[in-house]
Amino acid sequence: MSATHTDVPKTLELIDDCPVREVLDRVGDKWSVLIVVLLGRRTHRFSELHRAIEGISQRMLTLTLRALTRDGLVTRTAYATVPPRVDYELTELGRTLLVPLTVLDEWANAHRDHIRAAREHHDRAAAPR
Amino acid sequence: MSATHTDVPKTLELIDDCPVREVLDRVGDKWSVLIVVLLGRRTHRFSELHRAIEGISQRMLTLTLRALTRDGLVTRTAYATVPPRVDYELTELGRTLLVPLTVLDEWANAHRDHIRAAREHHDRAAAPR
DNA sequence: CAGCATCCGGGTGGATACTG
DNA sequence: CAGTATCCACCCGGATGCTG
Repeated sequence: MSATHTDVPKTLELIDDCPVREVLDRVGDKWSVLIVVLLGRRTHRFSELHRAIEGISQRMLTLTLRALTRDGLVTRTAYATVPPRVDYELTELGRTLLVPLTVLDEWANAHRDHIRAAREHHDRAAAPR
Repeated sequence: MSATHTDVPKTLELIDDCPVREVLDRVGDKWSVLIVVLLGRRTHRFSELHRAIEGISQRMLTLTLRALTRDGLVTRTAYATVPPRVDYELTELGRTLLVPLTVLDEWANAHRDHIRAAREHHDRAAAPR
């Protein structure tokens, strides 16, 4: 393993408006990460995302895309064709976000079993009924 | 900057139980990150966390600590003294989580202005009333 | 001190129906 | 196709009061 008690990164600086929490407020919701990662692969149109994500309502897809666009992470391009077509694409800023997300993903993959085990152990110890 | 459209990390693997979202479900809530980072500095007791965090109710502190403990990220040590004293400490697993959190924090610090600007620009363009 | 129990309001997100 | 508009259920989290 890597991080020990002593080589812990930096201090993170929080308490009184914490930047990490700020990101999580934007991306910690139910769908943002999924969308960002999908758009990280390639441009998608609305219906593609809707089908790809499975489980998302078009309401939530709309709202999430709007929020991401608002924050400059995604661009929305509408073509005045018929039927209409709207493409969503990561901005440069949005693509930089893929880096921390990837790190988080790697952590998750590396430790998901560990967490599951801890949880089951804990639950079994607490509520054996 | 670094990440371009082509050197995008790995594929992240999602759709159908996505590990990233799994982490965010555990740590994307309002207080977990704050607590983890504080405990990353040193062991804290309940009341210390309560004071340090400012704004958290003891209900939420309790619930969040319990969830973190359940997932094996934090250990809880109670001393049968009077008055009672309970120490919370990051586990080894919990400390490894500091790494992705730090990366996320650095991203946040590097781009918070950018995001703020994008948002204001967007809002000004949409609702100038 | 370190909680637990209870009540309760607001926001998140799902389902459904309708439109340019 | 790509949304918008409504209604509504749930649950997260705050406030308060009580205990070992």
